[in-house]
Amino acid sequence: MSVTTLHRPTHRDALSALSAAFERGELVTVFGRCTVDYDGRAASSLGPGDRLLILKPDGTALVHTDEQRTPVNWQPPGSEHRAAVRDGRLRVRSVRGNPDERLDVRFERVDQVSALPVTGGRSVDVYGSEEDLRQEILDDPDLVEPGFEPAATERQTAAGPVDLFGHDDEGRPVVVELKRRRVGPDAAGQLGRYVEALSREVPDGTEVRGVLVAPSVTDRARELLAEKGLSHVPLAPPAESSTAADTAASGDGGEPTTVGDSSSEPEDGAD
Amino acid sequence: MSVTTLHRPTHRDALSALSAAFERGELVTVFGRCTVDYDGRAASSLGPGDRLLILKPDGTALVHTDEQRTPVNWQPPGSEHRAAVRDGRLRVRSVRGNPDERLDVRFERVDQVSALPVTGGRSVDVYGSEEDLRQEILDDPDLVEPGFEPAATERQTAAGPVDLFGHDDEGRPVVVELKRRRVGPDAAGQLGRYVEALSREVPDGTEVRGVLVAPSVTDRARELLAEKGLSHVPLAPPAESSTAADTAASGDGGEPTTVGDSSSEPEDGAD
DNA sequence: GCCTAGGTCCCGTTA
DNA sequence: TAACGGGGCCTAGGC
Repeated sequence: MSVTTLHRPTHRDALSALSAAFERGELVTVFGRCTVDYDGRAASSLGPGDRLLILKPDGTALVHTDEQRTPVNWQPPGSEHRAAVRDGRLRVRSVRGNPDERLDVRFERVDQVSALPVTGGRSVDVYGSEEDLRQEILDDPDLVEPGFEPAATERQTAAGPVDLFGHDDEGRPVVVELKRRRVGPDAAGQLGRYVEALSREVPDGTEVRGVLVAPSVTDRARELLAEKGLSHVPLAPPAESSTAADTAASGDGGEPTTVGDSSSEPEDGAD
Repeated sequence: MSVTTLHRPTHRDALSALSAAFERGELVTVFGRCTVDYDGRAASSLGPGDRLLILKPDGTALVHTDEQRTPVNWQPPGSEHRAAVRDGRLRVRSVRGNPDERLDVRFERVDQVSALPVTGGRSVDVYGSEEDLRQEILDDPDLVEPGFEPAATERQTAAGPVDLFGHDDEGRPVVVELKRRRVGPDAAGQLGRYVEALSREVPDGTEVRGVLVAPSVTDRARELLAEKGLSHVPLAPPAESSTAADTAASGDGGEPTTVGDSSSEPEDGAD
C-alpha cells in the first residue's frame, strides 16, 4: 500500500520486487548502470551509464538521463514489460506489436528499485487550447470580422474537417482555421487545402474565403496567405477560462531555497 | 556518490535533501501526494494524488502518473527549480522565462525523496532517420529514378531548404522531399511549396519536377500529389546502418518472468 | 532571438 | 484499424 524500496539489491531480488510491484499495478523505478537497446520504427543503442528507468503499469517504459525533457529511450503505452536475470544481470525487456518494437535495458548494477502506488487524477484540463479559441469566437463571431455568422464546427470536406465554417456579411462561405499559437507555412497550406476542397463542393463561381485565426503569423506564412488570397485575423485564446489557481504569495512559512543553477539574484519569498 | 533515499521524510528534511542533491548536480525524484498547477503558454491545475516528480539538474521537471508516455505536467530544460516549505508543505516551483512559465508542485505528503547520480552517455544515435534515407539515395541515386543526379542537399529556396536537389536524365531540375515514414497531406503541401518557390528562381518555361520519397503515402496525399503534378517514389530508410546491436538469445541464466499485463502465452527464453 | 522542419514524435477523435 | 490534426508538442540547425 505504500512505497517499497530496495537499496543495492541483488539482481534476483530486484526481479522479485519488479514482478510483485507489477502485479499490484504499481509504477516502478529502477536506477543503476545499464545499457539500452531499441529496435522498431528506428533503432538505437546506448552504452553503459547510470540512468533512471520508469515502468508504468499501462506498458509505458521511459529511460531518463540527467538532461532533456524527452527520454533518451522509451516504449509507448500498451507494451508488455518482462524482466529476467540473464548472465547474472537484470534485464528488462519491453515489447509491443504494431509496430513491432522492442526495448532492452540491461543492468550491470542496480542501485535502487522502487515500487510506487500511484493514485489520483491523471488528466488535466488545459486552458488556452484551440478549443477555447473556438468558444471565444462562437461567443462573439465579430472577432473574426463584423457580420461573420458561424454555421458549423468540424465541417467535413474532401480535404478533412474544417475548424469553423460560416458566412460573411455578404453571404459568402468562409473557412476559418484556428491556431492557438503563432503559425508558420504549414498552417497556411492547411487552410488553403480546405478552401480549395470547399470551392469544389460549392456552385461554380461562388467564392470561398479563408481566414486564419491565430495570435500571429511568420513572414513566410503571411506571403503564402497572400498568394492564396487568404487572410489572417490576429486573435489568441483567452488568458483565463473561469477557473484559475493563482492564490499564492500569502504568508511565509520558510525561506525559499534555490536549487539547481545557482542564480546570482538575491532570494526573497515573493513569486 | 551513490544513491540517497529518504523514506517518509519530514517536509523540512525533504527540502534539505533536495537542495543538497541539486548542489551535487544529481537527478531528484520525489514521490508523494501532491497538487500541480501550471501557468504559461497555457494553464492547468491538477487535484491531489500520488505522483512521481522528477527534477533534472538541467532544469527539466516532469510529473508522471501511472499512465501515458507524456508527463501530466512538466517544465522544459532551462527552468530554475526552487523548493520551499510553505504552510508546512513541501513546495517545488519550477520557473522559466521566454516564454514565462511556472510549475508548482505542492506536496501534502512526501513518501520518498531520492537523489540519483546520473552518469554516462546521454545521447543516442538513431538508425533509420531521414538522414539515413538521404545517404541511401546519395549512394545510389537511381533509387529515385534512373539517371537522377543529385546536386545539393539542403538547397535554399524562398520557401525554405530543400532536402535534396538534382536533375533528371533530361536535365530538368528535380526537388526531392524525404520522409522516413508514411506521409499525409502535409508532406505533399510541403513539397508543393518548394517546387513552386524553385519554379520562380528558374528561367521562365523551365519545368521543375517534384518527387516525394517516402515508404508510402495516404490516399489524400496521393490525390494532392496528383493535383500538383508531383510524384511519389516508395522507399524506406535502410533497416540497418552498419552498426547493429542484436546478439541476444544466447545462453540461459534464469527463467524470464512476465510482469505487467499477464499474458496467457507460455513463457520461454527465446526472443 | 526567431524560423523552419524532423520526430521511434505522442495523443485523441473519427471514419 | 488507419488517418488526420492538435500539442504547453520537444528538439536540432540556421540565420
